[in-house]
Amino acid sequence: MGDKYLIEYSDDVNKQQRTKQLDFFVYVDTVVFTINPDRLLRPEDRLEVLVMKRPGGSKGKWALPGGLVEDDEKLEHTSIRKVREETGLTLKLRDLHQVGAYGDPDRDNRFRAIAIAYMALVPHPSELRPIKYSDEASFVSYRSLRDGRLLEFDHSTIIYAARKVARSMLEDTNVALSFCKPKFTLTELRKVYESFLQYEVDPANFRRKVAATSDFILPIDEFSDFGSAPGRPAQMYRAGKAEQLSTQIRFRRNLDKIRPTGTSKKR
Amino acid sequence: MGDKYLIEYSDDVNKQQRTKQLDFFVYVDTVVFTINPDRLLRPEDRLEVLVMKRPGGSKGKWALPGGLVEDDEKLEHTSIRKVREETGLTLKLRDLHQVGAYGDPDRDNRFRAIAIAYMALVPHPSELRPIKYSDEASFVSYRSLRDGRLLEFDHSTIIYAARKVARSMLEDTNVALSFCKPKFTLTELRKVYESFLQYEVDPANFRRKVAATSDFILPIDEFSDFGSAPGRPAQMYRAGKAEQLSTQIRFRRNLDKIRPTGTSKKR
DNA sequence: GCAAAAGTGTTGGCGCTACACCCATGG
DNA sequence: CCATGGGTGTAGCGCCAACACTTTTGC
Repeated sequence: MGDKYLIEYSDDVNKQQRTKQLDFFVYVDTVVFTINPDRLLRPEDRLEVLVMKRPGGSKGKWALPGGLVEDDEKLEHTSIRKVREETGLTLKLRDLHQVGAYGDPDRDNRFRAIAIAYMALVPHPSELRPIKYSDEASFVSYRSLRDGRLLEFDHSTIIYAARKVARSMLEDTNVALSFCKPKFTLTELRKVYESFLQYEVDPANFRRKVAATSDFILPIDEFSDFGSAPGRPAQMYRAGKAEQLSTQIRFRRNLDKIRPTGTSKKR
Repeated sequence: MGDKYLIEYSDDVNKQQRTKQLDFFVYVDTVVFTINPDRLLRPEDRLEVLVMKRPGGSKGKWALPGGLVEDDEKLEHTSIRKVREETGLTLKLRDLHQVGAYGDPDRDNRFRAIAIAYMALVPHPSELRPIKYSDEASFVSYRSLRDGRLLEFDHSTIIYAARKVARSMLEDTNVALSFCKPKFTLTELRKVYESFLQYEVDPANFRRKVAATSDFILPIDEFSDFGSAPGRPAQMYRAGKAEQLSTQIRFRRNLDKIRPTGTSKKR
């Protein structure tokens, strides 16, 4: 039943190339991260990933949005196109970062598939819209996906690698701002770090660290005012121009003080 | 002229896949780093990359070893195979690390080529052998290759990315040991870090840092004794079992003392 | 209504650790 | 001349406490 195609290519290749079978499928899969700002969630549970149900996929399993690269299409463009087609979300090019390539011969039992994984960081879809972008796509918490059986192929591996890439980029680039809306508070920014580190960060130290790099974030003449929010209104900020942080933002934690998961809030 | 091939594949793919042209070539290119231990070299000049002349390549330009992935071949295996074929050097699987994928439509003017880049760290070929592995392949200093015009395709970009990956892995894994022979001195290990950081590191601090992580390196009952080496003989070490370093090995340098290439910033 | 309590953001400070720079010693 | 080890001043940072400004609760 397989369709047949004629493939012709330049003869300016060496012998090995001419005797080569061509049955590679080059995919791009995308891990879209977001931070759920819900105050009731613990920091470890705020990180969410955009996943979908593939039409012909295994029952009950999630998959990352992704698809074949087209001719004359940049890899990043494939990522943006497939995410929009399959989930309705439109990514910005500058929010995309490559995670790596996955090409083991047996990673897809249908044919030889090379997947190039990208990662994107987006603000949480605000309370205005529902969390689901379509019937078949939604944001799901990262922790619940750590059970690899919920995901198709090696997508569990890819998501884990994407989080590692993101966490390491948080330390010395301004990618964290991708998670935030144009105007944001320091607490929102701090929650980004907490979500990837999977533990809480001291607000005072965090404030000093981000202030240490000039032109990273800039205060604006505005304060948070989300009607029902208790507490002192927070200073609002906008992104500065610094893309590379001069001082690495890393939080070592005294291992004795890590609380067992399951205990509720502090204080 | 161009050869023609029949390509047949499973029908278990969706509509978009069936209407897709298949003319992707999946390559693996490998950046093999080594450290030249020559005492006369400055730390910035010790880092070297294994490059070769392609048979049909542009005149006078170097290229990274690499080639097409074969059916049922893991990407890492392609890397090892092509490096051995083209340069005679046999890499170990555990020394390979993925750098990333490069797939812009115009990166190869002959056809659509997806390159997956790997990086490997090897001890410097000792004085026993010549530096050249074959007439067409040799180690060339990283700094001289920074002039992108000496390299084909986007290989200059790939090498730069590979160095960044290596430097970041040096900070918290034991990859630096890949550069060393089974028995090595602390100075040899320090030169590895200096080569990637591109500046000198205080020997005393370096010693304390590597000693801080247990089971990273282990002293053996032997001392360096290279007749012509001046100074006190150095304690020799062998690799320990630790793969992940407990303390990050990073050397901040007083910004005032950085050589005159750059921007001095605030504070 | 009003006062107290509780929740959140912001600022200051103490104490400890890491470490960059320097120096002494020994092969 | 180079490897090894010690010492010291200092900057960074983890932790805690106090304060500022708001909503919520109790009577």
